[in-house]
Amino acid sequence: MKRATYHHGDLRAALLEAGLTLARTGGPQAIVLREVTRAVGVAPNSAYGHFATLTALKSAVAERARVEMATAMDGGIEAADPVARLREVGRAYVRYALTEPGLFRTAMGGDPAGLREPAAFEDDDLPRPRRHLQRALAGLVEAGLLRPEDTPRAALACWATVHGLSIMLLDLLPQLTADEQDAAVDDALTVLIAGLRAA
Amino acid sequence: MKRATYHHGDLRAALLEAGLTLARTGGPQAIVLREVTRAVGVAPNSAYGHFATLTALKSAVAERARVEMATAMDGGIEAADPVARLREVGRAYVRYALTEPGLFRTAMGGDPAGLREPAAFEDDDLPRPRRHLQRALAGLVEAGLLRPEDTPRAALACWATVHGLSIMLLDLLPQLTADEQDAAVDDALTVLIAGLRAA
DNA sequence: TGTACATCAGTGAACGCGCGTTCACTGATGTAC
DNA sequence: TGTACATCAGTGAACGCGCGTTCACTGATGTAC
Repeated sequence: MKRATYHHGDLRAALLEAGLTLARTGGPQAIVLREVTRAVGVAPNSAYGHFATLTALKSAVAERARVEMATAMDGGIEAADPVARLREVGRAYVRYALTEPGLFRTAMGGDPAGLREPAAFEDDDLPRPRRHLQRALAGLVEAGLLRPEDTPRAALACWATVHGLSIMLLDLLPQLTADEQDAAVDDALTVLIAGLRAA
Repeated sequence: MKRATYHHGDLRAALLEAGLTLARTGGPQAIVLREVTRAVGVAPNSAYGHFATLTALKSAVAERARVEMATAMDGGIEAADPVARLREVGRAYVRYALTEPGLFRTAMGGDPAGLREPAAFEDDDLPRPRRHLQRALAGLVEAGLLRPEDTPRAALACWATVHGLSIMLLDLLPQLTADEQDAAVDDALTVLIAGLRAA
């Protein structure tokens, strides 16, 4: 890829985009400085004008992936009933993981530094997967189905379930058909919801 | 590390052991051929007498890690009551993940090839984490608390919960104290068990 | 309107690194007679 | 009991690779007068 102009225009954005594309296919490890710059058609070291280090670029890409995931999840969340809604949020989480495994791993794969930083300004405008969960649980509280003080506990149980499901279906049970995957997700969510209501 | 004899004695075992030690500290990615052979005090290429490729060595180490995990879990499983027992299995799973994150990731981290192969001779004598779960669920069935045909579904829900908990506590919530971790595990297991009984 | 010049954005070449793997080899072992 | 020799187990050196990062640089841009 060759540019016409010496100056790129918006190299920072282009690097992020290229990083996201690589991550989509190959997960976070596919975000390789030389490959990113190659994709953009720019010298390897030119990235240093915009990111102090490869790690910084990776974190930025991960952040983008998180936003993309949250946005993609929006599509599957429509129910008015709070219980159905929670179910939809769970399904949307796992569906994204299975549909975009590379980006899912980039967004949610162990990068505590990258995940903790944005948590500092959590009341941000940016959509995040976690927020969908919070809102769904708030719905349960409103409907009198969950005690407010149980919300953090419930959030953790929900998150563990859907995250565990995602990782398992991706890593440990890749031979499952789409139908089997759906059934597994539904079963696990049924158990989860029954458990939340009982507790 | 220098040897006295030209022949090592049991290089294969030594390589596995060294790989396990590296994995214990640094996870599966720490299993690096040159580092493994260095640790044993042997030329890098000598590993090829025992393993066709680095990947083969890694798989073998992962298998060892799985056995170690299952063995370590034994220690925490004592209850006679089937429900309490299931809870203990879950706790033991997460406890191992938190105690030996490197080996946990090696044992259970996405290496489907390495995980599926031993599944071929599943009725093996070797202990496996999965087997603890199967036995606990069999206990529930025996006690009339779980329908036999629901066992596979329940297994998946359980596994997703504990695996998700483990990954989350390791990767996404590393700032939690030990007490908070314990509470999170207990809460999630309470929801899980309540859900299983309700369904 | 034109020109000097500071600033900005990307370049080219090189660095040192550690990796997995292959090759032809050599030292040690054990078996056959 | 001694010796020849096939086999086994590990060696030494090199391969080509791609990586992240640093250095001194140059081409393009925009601002001041």
